[in-house]
Amino acid sequence: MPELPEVEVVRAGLAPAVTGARIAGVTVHDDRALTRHTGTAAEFEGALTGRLMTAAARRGKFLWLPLDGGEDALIGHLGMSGQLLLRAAGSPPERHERIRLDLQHPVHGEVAVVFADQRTFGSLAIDQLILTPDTAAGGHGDARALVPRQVAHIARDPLDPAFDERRFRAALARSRSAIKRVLLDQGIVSGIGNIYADEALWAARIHPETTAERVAARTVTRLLAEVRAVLEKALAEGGTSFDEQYVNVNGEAGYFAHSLNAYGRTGQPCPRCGHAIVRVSFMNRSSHYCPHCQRLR
DNA sequence: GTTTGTTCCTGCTAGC
DNA sequence: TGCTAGCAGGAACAAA
Repeated sequence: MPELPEVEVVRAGLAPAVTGARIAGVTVHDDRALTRHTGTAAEFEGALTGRLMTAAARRGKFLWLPLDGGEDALIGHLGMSGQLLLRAAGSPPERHERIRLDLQHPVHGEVAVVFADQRTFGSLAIDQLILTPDTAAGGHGDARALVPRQVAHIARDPLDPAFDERRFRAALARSRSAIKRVLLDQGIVSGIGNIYADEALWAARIHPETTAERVAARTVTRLLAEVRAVLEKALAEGGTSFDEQYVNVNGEAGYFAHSLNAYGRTGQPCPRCGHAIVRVSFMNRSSHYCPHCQRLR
């Protein structure tokens, strides 16, 4: 499940291969990979062919590759199972391959970027770049104050130097939703998914169903610190891989799954107090927490 | 305006 | 062995 660390690993892997590369050809195998694109697959292929990519940028879980001219970008979201893989030119089709870009790079020569996606929740699109309201860089990987229109409503992530902590605190203070739901709301803070929400709440000793407005200011400080710590540690370990659903651009898995304290550890002892981690249904998904050290007050 | 629930999708696994 | 139900979950949208 690609969250911020996994998407950042992919962005960093793509950057050297796509920056300065020209798109020699585009093949759309499955239209469902274009759900965020306005236009047909043929129009998508035609609009990209011949264009030069100038960077690889990311905000939260959204990626984008700005195109020459500075007015638009190829944007991507990996959804649950999307992969962006770097392959040799002419390599055989990947399992669940949806879109292939054939690139001509001035240093690396001919390479292919393959978008593969088992569950088809991910997609690519061409989107217009617009100015950021705060004039800071639109995302990590491109210093310009530009962001794709479809990404403009996404809040900055907690590792972004321009992350607006006051806005985050204000959103919590006026929300009667569960704190976990707020952490998963990409319009309030981006990059956090189910895994890292559970891990950060465990580390901060906060019950996932605690009403956001009832979380004390000093506890929010602790939570933000734990969110950043868990994201940075996962990033350092190459992200979290449970199966083949998340890999970097070379198809390699990350190691953070070995460092999880709560997520996916139902029935196993809490590393802090030894009580069994429980799993409850939450928002059509699962929450994992320690009922002893994450109490609902 | 805010909050909560539904939908999209495929592959794996447990249970019968 | 084969079938079915349940599960995984990001984000947009619908409904309350």
